[in-house]
Order: sequence, then structure tokens, then C-alpha cells
Amino acid sequence: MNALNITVSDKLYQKNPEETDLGKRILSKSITLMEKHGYEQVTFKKIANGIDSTEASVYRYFQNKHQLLAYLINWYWGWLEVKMAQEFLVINSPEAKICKAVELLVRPMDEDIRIPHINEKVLQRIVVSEYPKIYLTKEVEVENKVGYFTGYKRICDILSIIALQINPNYKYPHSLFSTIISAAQSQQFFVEHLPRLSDAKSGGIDIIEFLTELTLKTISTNE
Amino acid sequence: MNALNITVSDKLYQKNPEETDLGKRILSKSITLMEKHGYEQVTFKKIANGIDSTEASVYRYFQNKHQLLAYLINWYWGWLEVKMAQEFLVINSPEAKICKAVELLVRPMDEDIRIPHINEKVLQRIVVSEYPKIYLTKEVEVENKVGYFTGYKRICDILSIIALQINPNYKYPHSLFSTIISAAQSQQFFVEHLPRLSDAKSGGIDIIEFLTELTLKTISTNE
DNA sequence: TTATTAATGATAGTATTACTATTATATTTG
DNA sequence: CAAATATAATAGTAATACTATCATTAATAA
Repeated sequence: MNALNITVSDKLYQKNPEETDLGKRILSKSITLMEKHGYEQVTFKKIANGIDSTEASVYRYFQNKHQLLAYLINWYWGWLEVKMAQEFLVINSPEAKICKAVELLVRPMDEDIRIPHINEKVLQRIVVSEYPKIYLTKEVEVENKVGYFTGYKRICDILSIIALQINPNYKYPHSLFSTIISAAQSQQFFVEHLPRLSDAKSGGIDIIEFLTELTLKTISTNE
Repeated sequence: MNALNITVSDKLYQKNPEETDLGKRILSKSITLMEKHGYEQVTFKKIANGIDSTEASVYRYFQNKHQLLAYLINWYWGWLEVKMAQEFLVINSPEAKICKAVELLVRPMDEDIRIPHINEKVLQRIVVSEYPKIYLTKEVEVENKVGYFTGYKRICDILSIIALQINPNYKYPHSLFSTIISAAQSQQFFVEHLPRLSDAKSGGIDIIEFLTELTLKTISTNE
């Protein structure tokens, strides 16, 4: 096994960008542009110009910017799920798995050379800054049915199951992990941009400690 | 004391909307439109048409839609702070204060008849659906300096101080409460639109239990 | 009262965005 | 080689997010 493959639902594109050279250039350029200028400032025209293509061509891959963002973010969750599965192979205790998961959520991960058109570190920064925008819309429910949020939900499910191994009576595992995953993102954002909303220093270690302690205490059984 | 006054920083408007009839109508209409169609779909033109005024007039009150949203959200936090202060008058234990704060964050609150142009319940729903959009931008830091996020930060500070009364050694009170406040919003959103990300039923009681338990366990001192 | 100021309305205009459509050309595949 | 497919090139449209100007009305101060 050489090429690891992150599969994204085919509802998240018009034409699979991983299958063509132009598609990969679109992904690559959108990632750099979004991280640099932010989601709002990116347009298909700018992406196209940046790769010497045309607006119309980009529209053949994605219906609109929103779908493109959803694609990128789902790719990220898919990739994170793969990483988690790899790490969990050699971890036995559920507590240690939780710790590792939190670490993966917060730590900027190494790039994967096998996927040169996606810079995972930069993508992670996009997820931190843009994630809630994909579900905070009036179309959530329709898009949910179509699979816009499966990546996130799968991670949430996986971690919930692990939590129940620690305490089978814990009532709110999904709420807990949707909270933890969001907090992993937002704390990174706050440390960098709104430091008075956090007590962590940059680097991630504080955020990791904060989140693991919070998680383990919350699911612990001793009242 | 009859008219309670929620003060919003004058950086959040061009011209104080609370001071004129037109201003109040703008606020009122933006709230109903935003709740109904979502932030993205609202335009100054639609607001203006809805109150038989003109786009240009709305621009005299707010630089743009983003500033308007920031205004509304800060108004909400200001109002919540007032409510919290009222409630805390008759609560003595810090634990009970935390519980009450969480309840206020989650429970749709009664409208205040003294402020007829702002429907607080509807405004709360806007906060739930739109809040992160005011800080997830490339202009966060500039807007932060100017006071776009003071409302949120003040609540976070207040609750942090209470948490430290329970456990003066707790290391991450600001991170904890920025997480709790965000979670209070996002759990409400999930229950309604993405139920698999939550274990709560609608009504708020589960969310309140989830959050208070999480908070109290996290700041508790007994390891 | 009149003069002045402030607030709003009416109207116009512009650059950009978010698309859709059409046709031509180049490339791949059978 | 023919046929299908992918892309480029170009044009066009409705809506958005403003900015600007000028007229009218209402409030207020001299």
C-alpha cells in the first residue's frame, strides 16, 4: 500500500478533483488562498487566475465556494480519521486513545509527501478558522442529509465509543466530543487572535492539557 | 429605574440606532430577517424595503452587515450580563452561580417589554446560529482592539472569577468558559439541526445538565 | 419668526461577485 | 481514425455592497 486515499463523498464535488491535474491544482490553490486571505475573500476567479485556468473550469469541479470548503474540510476529517486509526493500533487503554486524539486535533501534523497537492498543516489552519461556516447556514439540514458533515460526525462517534469504554454510564458522549472537537479548533483560534478568551500559550501543549483533563474528568465515574 | 439601558460600544455603529425611531426599526427588522433567512441572505436593501426606508439610510447607522451583526450580538451579551447580575444578587454559592449562568445561556429568556424593538428570544436564536461569524474573519485582531468582542469577553471573565472561587488553583478558567459559552450555543444548534452531534433532547434541560456537570467536574479540586 | 442644522428620502452609479451559456480547441480513449 | 471528454476563451446577467449627490422634512437655536 503506497498511495493512501482519502475518500470524500461525491456529493461534495461536481467532478472529482483528485482525478485530474487541474482538479489537484484547484485544491492546492484554494488551500493557499483561503489560508492567506480567508474564505470570504476567495473567489473562483481568483483561484482560476492563480493556476492559469478559467472561472468556468473551476465551476466544473465545484458548484460553489461553499461546496469547495465543505470538500476541503471533509478531506481533513477523513485524513484525521486515518491518522487516528493508525495511532490507535498501538494504543490499548481508552484513556490513552483520548489523549492521543486530542493531541492530533490540536497539533499541526506533518505533511504527507504522498499527497503533494494538499498541504495538511495549512489545511488544518483553514479548518480552525473556517469550520463552523460550513454548518452555520440555513441549508444545514439538506446538506446534512447529503453528507456534508459525515467526516466530523464519524470522528465524534469514534471518540464517543471510546469514552463509553471508560464509563459506560456517561450520558453525553456525543455532546462531549462535539464540544471537545470544536473547542480544539476555537482554542487554537483564540490563542492566536483573542488571547483573553484562553489561558493557553501558543504551541498547543496547554490546549492539549486543558482538553484532556476536561474530558477525562467529565467522563470519570467517581463523583 | 424604569428604562434599563444596554450600552453597546460606539465603535459598533455609525450612528446610535437606539436614539432614533428609524434606528430602532432597523434593529427590529434586521432581527426578524436574520432569524428567518439567515445572515448571508440579509441585505441592507431588504432591511430598508421592509421598513419603508432606503438602503442609504441604513448605511448611515451601520458601515456594513458585519458591523450590524456585531452590534446585535454585543447587545445580546450586554443584556445577558445584566440578567446574570440580577440573578446573582440572590445567589450565594459560586456553584449555584455557575448553574444559573449556564441556564441563562441555554434557556430562551423572556422578552423585556421595556425594549419593544428587540425581541430577545429571536435575538438569542441569531446568536446561536451566527455568533462565530463575527470573529472568524481576517479582521479579528483589528476589530478586537476596537471592542467588537467585549461583550463576550466580559461574560467569560465574570464566570472565570467565580470558578476561581471554587478552585483557586484551576489553570484554565478562561479557556473553560469560552468553551462552555460556545458549547451552549453549538449544542442548541446541534440539537435542532445536527442531532447526531448531541445526546440532548430539545428543551434545553439536557444541555444544561451536560454543561453544568462538565463545568463543575472540571474545576473540582478532588483528583 | 427665521435661520440653521440634522435626519431622511430619492435617485443614480460603480465595481465586484456569483454565477450560466456558448463555442472552439486540445486531449484522451476505443 | 473517430468519438467522446476536458478545458479554454469569451460573453453575458442579476444581485450585491457599496458611494455619492441632492432634495425634503423636522427639530432647534438665535
